[in-house]
Amino acid sequence: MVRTKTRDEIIAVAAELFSRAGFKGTSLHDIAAGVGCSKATLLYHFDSKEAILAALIAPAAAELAELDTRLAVLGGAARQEAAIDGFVDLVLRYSREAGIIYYGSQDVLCSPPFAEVKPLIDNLCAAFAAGATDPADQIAAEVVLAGISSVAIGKPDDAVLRSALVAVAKRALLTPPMKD
Amino acid sequence: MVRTKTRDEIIAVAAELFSRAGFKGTSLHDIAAGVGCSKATLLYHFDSKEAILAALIAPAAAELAELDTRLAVLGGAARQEAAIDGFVDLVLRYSREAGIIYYGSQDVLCSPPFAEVKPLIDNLCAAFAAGATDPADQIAAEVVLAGISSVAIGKPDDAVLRSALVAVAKRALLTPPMKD
DNA sequence: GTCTATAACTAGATAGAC
DNA sequence: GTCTATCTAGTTATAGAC
Repeated sequence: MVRTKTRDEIIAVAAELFSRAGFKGTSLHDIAAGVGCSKATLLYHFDSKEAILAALIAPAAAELAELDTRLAVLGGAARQEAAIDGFVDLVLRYSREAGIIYYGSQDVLCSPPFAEVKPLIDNLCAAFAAGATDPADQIAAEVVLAGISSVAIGKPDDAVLRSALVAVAKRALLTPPMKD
Repeated sequence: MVRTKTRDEIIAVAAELFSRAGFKGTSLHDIAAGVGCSKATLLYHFDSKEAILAALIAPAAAELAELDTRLAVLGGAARQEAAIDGFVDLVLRYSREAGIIYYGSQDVLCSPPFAEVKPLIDNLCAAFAAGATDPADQIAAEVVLAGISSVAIGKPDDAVLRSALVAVAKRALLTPPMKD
């Protein structure tokens, strides 16, 4: 993976456009115009439009895999808390990439490197549910995971947002103490 | 608005395809193949591809507007509860349409009839927040609204899912009783 | 490493026969 | 009301000059 100024700028512009208009809704012409180069230059640096997508997703996917590894050695409540904190942190630092992954339609998401992301999200959802057997608790985990992703998308990292996301996750997921 | 068998079938097939591959990711050819007719037939029944989208979204948008009207005369906790119940009901009965609206990229969502949907969603979010002034509570409302939409999308209406969505919304939004 | 020009293809939409 | 054939414009990707 060679690093050049133009290559990095292509990734930056593509990330911005993909997150606003979607992968299918963004053409090579749009990206080239944003960078200030020709379409041919894009395809000199990347094999294809999909290769641009793969390259810009890669760092976020790698960190998600890291989080997955960290969670694997934990269990129960500690795993749940680490999953919440870790995911909120990740989605705020990669809010554009999260949007691209999250809003990507099925056919785009079935292509690499998304294929490897899917099981990591499933693991994360299981960690959010903290081994609950009640279907309602598993659905709650899905709601929180999806809701956090959706709200964080496109927003800059921010302390208030970060703590609010963690707070609502814990309020929604921590089993309520019987009655009140 | 004339009702014909072919017209309705076009809407049904388009709804299915748009929800799986997105508006941009679905071609007239795809829809025609699904219906078993030609592209020209699609454009005999509808002025354009976008007109198909508008027609299939219309019933869901109309019901959302109805919900908005019902909520307008309520206040406080009653409004919040009615918003949660009403939205969960709506999104489960129109789970495909919800996906199309929810996952639609910006440029698609800026076109009619989506322009009128956006403020209704904002009102709904305010009802979820129940007039809370704390930014964290408003963010919680966004998370719950987005999470419910996302989880319901594409799923059949189901009593377990319905009650679980309502339950997680109430757990996440009802302000916790001081400490525990 | 970047460009212009263009190939090869697909899109949405139209014309006109039946 | 549905079709085949076609138009125009836009798409990804390649060729070859600089």
